[in-house]
Amino acid sequence: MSKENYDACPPKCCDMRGMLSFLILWLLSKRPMYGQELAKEIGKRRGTKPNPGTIYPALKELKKRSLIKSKKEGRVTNYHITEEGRKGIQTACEYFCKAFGEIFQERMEAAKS
Amino acid sequence: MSKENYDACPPKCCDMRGMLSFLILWLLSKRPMYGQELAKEIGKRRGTKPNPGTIYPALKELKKRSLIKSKKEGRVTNYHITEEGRKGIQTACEYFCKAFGEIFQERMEAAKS
DNA sequence: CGTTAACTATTGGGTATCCGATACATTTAA
DNA sequence: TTAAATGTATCGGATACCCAATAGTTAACG
Repeated sequence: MSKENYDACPPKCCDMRGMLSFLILWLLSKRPMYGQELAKEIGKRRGTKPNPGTIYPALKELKKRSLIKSKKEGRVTNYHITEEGRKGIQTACEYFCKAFGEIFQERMEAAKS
Repeated sequence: MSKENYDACPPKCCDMRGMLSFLILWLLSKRPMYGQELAKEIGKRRGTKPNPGTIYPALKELKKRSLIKSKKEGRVTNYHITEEGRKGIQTACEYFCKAFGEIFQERMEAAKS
């Protein structure tokens, strides 16, 4: 899986933020990460990095719901997905592709012609 | 383009609502639709249909920003995307695929193996 | 003709996400 | 040693989206 920087720039016509918990769980399903690392990874994809005021409360909530757990490791606090979180994100990714897949397919088909 | 019903069921682990304006513009870029038709189309994809209290204020806002226009046609009010809206959604779709494309790619690659 | 169904639109209260600011802690650099 | 950088976390106010309820209109149905 490529680690390249996406350099996306959010469009002006509509707010495309949101689904933060989904993105957090998805990223953590790949590997554990600390808060700012997560923010940076989200920023790579979305073009804007969530502020501390956004990311930490979201992490706190996911932790409260036992979808992730945290562990101080050196100078950082790494967040790990739980088994419950892993099951949840599996379902969520399936849903995501069902709900939005057509948009993506449309662009791929346009790219082929 | 298929018109099949997706029957998606929203996951419990994270809130995946949002980006309503984006979805509205995208659907309207295909063809004009009236309010409840839009709600139904969104419901087909997301498994839950936005309520009138959600869809109409969003349409009102998009209209206010000149991204769509409305026209009473028979018993319904059809919404049409403007040229400005069409340009906007083009950009937004590009952004969407950059920001979230990896999730689709991941699932497609998993489906191939 | 009366009833039902479908559509339009608003309102009030709620929620996830968001920004910006702030404060603190620890490591790194000067 | 001090300053800068990096990370953690909270708080207050804002925004897009959300639900449920309500009310009105009009076409379709019985």
